[in-house]
Amino acid sequence: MEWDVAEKPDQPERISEAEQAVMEALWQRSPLTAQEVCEEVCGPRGWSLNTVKTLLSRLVAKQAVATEPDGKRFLYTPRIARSDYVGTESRRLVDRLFGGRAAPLFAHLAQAEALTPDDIAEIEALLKELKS
Amino acid sequence: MEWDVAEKPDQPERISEAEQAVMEALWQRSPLTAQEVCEEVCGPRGWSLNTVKTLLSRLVAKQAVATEPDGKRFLYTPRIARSDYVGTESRRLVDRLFGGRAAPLFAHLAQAEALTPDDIAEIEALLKELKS
DNA sequence: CTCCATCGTTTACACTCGTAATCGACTACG
DNA sequence: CGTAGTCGATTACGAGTGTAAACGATGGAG
Repeated sequence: MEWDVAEKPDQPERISEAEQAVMEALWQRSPLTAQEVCEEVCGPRGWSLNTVKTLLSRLVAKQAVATEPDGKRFLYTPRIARSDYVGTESRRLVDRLFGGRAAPLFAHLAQAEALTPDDIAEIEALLKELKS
Repeated sequence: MEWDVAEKPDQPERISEAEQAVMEALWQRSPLTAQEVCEEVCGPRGWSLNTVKTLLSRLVAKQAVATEPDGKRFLYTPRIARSDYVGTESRRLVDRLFGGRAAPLFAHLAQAEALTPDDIAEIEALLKELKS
């Protein structure tokens, strides 16, 4: 009997910080083998190849990356766009810390002097464009 | 013998999301008893008083809140300012996702239409002030 | 055909987080 | 004086994370 399997609405599972490092490698260039990912990230983070493999598996489980067999090994490709990831992460922060309003975040960054003159110029340009 | 205890440079321990909810209550008004904190947060989050007490203990351990005995019970007060917390959290995000530059974050928010006209006006005002 | 390097998979293990139940001390009520 | 409520402290426990070793298949070098 085929009973209704209530497919979970597939809300995108959270990607952890270590996992993100792996995603960054794949966002930069893909598909990659586990080896290649390791060449990108093992050095900076001091990881072993095994660690990368674990992270890749978890990302596959989370449906964040896709695998494609290539002979003996696998090629890994991101299934979610970096911009999407960045989007939900920034939104989370803005919600959590600034009641969902972006302006206070901006105000905070400004006050904390986290804005370089370049940033300011860039933002001004963006604003001009937004208003047009 | 008194040997050198290498006091760890007391890098501020991370505050988790649940813990933040408790901090928010204390930032709004303090000092508070565990009871009072619970009155603020247990409803919205569906927590038990015990949960709040656990979170408070952890925050005390993390040196994020201070305790002051008040007869039988304790009064809890934040030891870190909300603006500091907000600061490090936003910085983390900007570092993690935008290479430390604030402008790309702004660009992203703009593109994602996460900016209301009000936000834009507010930011313009801020910019004007920054330039003066 | 054998053996080693290499894959992906499975298992491991300590630590944090979310969410509490339980415990021992104390106090206020009867 | 006993006892029920209340406090903070201790313990619990499953899920997720960071980090990896161990395992089993397999393909290529002799």
